Amino acid sequence: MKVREMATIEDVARMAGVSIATVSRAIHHPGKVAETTRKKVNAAIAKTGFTANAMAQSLRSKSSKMILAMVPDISNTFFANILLGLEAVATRRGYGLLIGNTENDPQTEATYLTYTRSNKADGIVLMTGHLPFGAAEVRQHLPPIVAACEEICEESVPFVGVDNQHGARTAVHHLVELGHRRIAYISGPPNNILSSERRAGYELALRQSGLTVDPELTLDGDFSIEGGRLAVERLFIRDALPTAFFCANDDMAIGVLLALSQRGYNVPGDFSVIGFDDIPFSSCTTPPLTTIRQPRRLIGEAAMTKMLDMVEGKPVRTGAVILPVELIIRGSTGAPREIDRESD
Amino acid sequence: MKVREMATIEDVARMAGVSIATVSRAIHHPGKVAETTRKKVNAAIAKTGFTANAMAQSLRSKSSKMILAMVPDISNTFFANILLGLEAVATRRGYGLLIGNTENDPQTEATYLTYTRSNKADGIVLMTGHLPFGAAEVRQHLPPIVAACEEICEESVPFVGVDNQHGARTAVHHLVELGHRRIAYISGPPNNILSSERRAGYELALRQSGLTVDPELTLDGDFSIEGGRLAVERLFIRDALPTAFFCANDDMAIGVLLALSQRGYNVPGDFSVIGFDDIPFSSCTTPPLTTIRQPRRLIGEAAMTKMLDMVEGKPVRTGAVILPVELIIRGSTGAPREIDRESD
DNA sequence: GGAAATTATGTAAACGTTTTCATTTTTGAT
DNA sequence: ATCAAAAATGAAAACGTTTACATAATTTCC
Repeated sequence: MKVREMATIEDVARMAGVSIATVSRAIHHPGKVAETTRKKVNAAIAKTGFTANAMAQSLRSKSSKMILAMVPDISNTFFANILLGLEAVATRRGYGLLIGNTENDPQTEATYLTYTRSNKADGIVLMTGHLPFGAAEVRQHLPPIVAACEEICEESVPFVGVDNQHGARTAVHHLVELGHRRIAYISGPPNNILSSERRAGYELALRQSGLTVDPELTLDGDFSIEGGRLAVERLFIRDALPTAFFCANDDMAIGVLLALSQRGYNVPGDFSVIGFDDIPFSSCTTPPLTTIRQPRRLIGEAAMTKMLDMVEGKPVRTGAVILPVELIIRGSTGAPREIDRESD
Repeated sequence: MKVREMATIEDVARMAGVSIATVSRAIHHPGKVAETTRKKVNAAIAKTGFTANAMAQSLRSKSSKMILAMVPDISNTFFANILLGLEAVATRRGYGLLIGNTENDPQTEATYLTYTRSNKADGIVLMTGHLPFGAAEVRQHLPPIVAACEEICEESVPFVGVDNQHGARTAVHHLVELGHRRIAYISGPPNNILSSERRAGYELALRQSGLTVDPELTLDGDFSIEGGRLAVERLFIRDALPTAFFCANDDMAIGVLLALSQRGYNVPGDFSVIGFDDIPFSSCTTPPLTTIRQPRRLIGEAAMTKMLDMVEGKPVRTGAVILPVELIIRGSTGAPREIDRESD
């Protein structure tokens, strides 16, 4: 695969019989160059197949036109959909998207952080819930940063996401309205911001409905299917069972569904289950999952819009952009059985 | 967010009292620089917080240390897992991964193709099944390319994937061994290479088992859940039903499962269903999906290994790398009912 | 102790752009 | 026709590296 040398701006200039400055101008400021020369230049560009060397451009202009998205796990469909939104507006505005999969590994985070220091990226969209490892040491050199989905509490980083507490309240109110009185909360990792915000919403909704918060009914998970499954197992060795489960995300709700069905229970006959996120698959479970939908694509779009505004020096409203959630009622929630299960 | 100017190699050189050439050498060829100066340089690097400007490096060295992965849809978990494999070895070998989501849009493909022409990437891993739009025009400038998952037929592009025909045969033989005689094939898009390879395997397996290929039982889908669902609907307006479904991927198998359950059928009691890929979610359906597992992560790793070997000019075995598939038996396949459904 | 070989360092060119500034050409007004 | 202003172009510097080559310092060997 022998590759002929790429044409440079100089080749174009020579062929068009002008200086390289004129070629550059013909490309970037066509208004500043005479009609006739512009045509000559364009012809030369076409003939040589010239494509500008992006490295030289970035070096000179000190902007790579790239944005780094740091995400804990690309294979998680929730994040994947956000990425789609990020990519859409980046592309539309002439930027490229660099995806950094961190797996929450500090070393990896630190590596990706250097992408901005080395000018590979102009800014970072964080979906990890925390500043990348190593950010503290270089605070004075921090690039433009926007947090999506998971707010970064310690810092004043612009945020785009949803009102998690409100979403959780909506979910729990839905269950209460169906008649549930004993509702379990399957949490994400205990130190996670989403876990606690959704928990706050859960507890608030219970109190607003005149119900008491039973700490026995809150179980820590880890946002994974397996975590949901295990939570059910742990719950079932106790005597006081709930009639409904509010899960901090859909993956765990799916795990709950699986565990329940494995134990021979019917959903929503015996238990109701509600999730959070509305990942694509949640409509394919048996029964289809009732959940709180996050406008993932919009979150991505809004986050990237804010990012690029920052990068391009436009005035950007500091503070959070909160997008609305939506209750999606499917088949996994229903009225509880009449009989009081606690009396068994 | 005022940002202090980044330190350059010159700052380091000045602080260490050496020339910039020595600094560069101390970094890249530490053996070529005296112990004592190396220490001075390292101290200066630490003090200034120097990080080399990657754009300048790439410009000078004509290598961006970036690989572009072109994929039709990041939010597809199948591809996401491949990306994980690609990223793992790229990172390990000091490269970054650029992800280009094409949605099979020619315009987008062409845009991403310029990434290599403009030196933003050193090579392309293609998961789209075809050369990017615009590749024909610049054939003489084509970068190193590796195809993963979907072979590119017209061209002699190195390929990493599985033996799709063999996988399909394995799936169909499994159904035949369970006693099925009328097996439907739910295909992907008709012009897709995976569709046809798997179809070939399906037909071969039937013939090997002494069964005839009934064209009525092959239905075109589109690799989506909805596509699987629709295929079932189309099939059910005919009279001659199958007892089992071999689906060209898991998504369609999930659609089939859904459609069947919606019509009140039991799987595997009334019908058996088998998929292809073993996406993470396929163990969460009701019943859990029997399928052909592709070693996704390995495919990604092998593809990136081949890619980097090419980029770095190492000798690379041309031709395909074929990784083994595995039959994963779960709950969606079983023996057909004794009664012959055709006699209804 | 001195020449030869080796090792360490510095100088400067090159990578391919963009942009400032100076210069030339064109336009328009008189 | 002349001149001023405006428009178009070119020359050259700058962006921050890496590296070939030249030179200086050190070691080795007799």
